[in-house]
Amino acid sequence: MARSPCCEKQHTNKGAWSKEEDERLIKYIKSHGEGCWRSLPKAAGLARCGKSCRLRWINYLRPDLKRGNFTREEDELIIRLHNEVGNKWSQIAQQLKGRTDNEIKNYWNTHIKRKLYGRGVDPSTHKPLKPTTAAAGASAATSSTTTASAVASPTNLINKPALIPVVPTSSGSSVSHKSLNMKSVFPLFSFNGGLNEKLVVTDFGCGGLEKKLVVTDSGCGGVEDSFSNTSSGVTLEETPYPHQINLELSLAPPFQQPQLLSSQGVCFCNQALGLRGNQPCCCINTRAIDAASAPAPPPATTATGNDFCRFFGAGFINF
DNA sequence: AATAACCTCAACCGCTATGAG
DNA sequence: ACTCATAGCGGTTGAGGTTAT
Repeated sequence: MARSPCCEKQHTNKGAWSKEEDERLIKYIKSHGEGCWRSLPKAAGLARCGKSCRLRWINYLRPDLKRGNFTREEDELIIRLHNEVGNKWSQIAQQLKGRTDNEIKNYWNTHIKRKLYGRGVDPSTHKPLKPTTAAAGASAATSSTTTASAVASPTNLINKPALIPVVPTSSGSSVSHKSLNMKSVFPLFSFNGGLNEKLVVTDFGCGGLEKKLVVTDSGCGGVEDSFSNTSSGVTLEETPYPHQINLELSLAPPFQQPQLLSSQGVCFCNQALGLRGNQPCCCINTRAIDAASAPAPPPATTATGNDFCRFFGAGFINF
């Protein structure tokens, strides 16, 4: 005897659920409870397959579902559990009250993977990414310019350094700007706030101070940055940053007088890039800056992780 | 303003596990 | 021991929203 289909495929709706369908399903389950998904659609007066009803209830309509963004604690728990059990989303979901396996799976694929790449960790193995050669990083400075959108994929960033051009928009002025989306510019970074904030990258046009920002990823998980001179100006090379740029934190502190971090630059932040408490962070200057106060181009020597802070703090990027 | 490109996540599909008969 | 219905899981898709050009 041939097996009958799990549900009546004919005369069933597919796709997004309507408000009315949701209400019918909620009303039915509230009065009859969960279970027997096969017979539920007919009993509830829904033109849906039982499987679809179950999924809708479990992933969306259940009253005990937690809504809103994942917390930092949840992030870390998911990463730890994934390290232990792998893609067993239902097992992971059992440890996170109010979260569904589907939700965690989606969140993993869209956010946490990126976060782990940013830490220099392979999300599937939870081991450090294989380092690429220094030569690859060096070639970044001379490779052709690409658009910011080209760096959206962590894989792209690792395999192919991307250049983010600063396009002058104010002709005749010594200062030019370009708005960039944070995530487009720094796809490997995790942003705890201000995801939709625009960055204004400023080219002061004062002797090749800043022509483009080079973001490379050598996959070694280090914190070392370096500035280097190119024929077109100064570039900032960034090896994979284990840091998160925490806008919520970075915008909070009162900015102090410019602080000399080294002979190479100036920082307006009251705290250097690195750890704030136990959390890696980067201070981002919210002050406007005029061309006159822009620092001189740094020499082409290896600098510290604070360069990144200086890069922001020096006013290249303002909100 | 129009269009393309990109991102997110709800929903689907196909498979496996489980348990009743 | 076997068959079959059902529940549940994980991978994938695509609609709709957002951002970039």
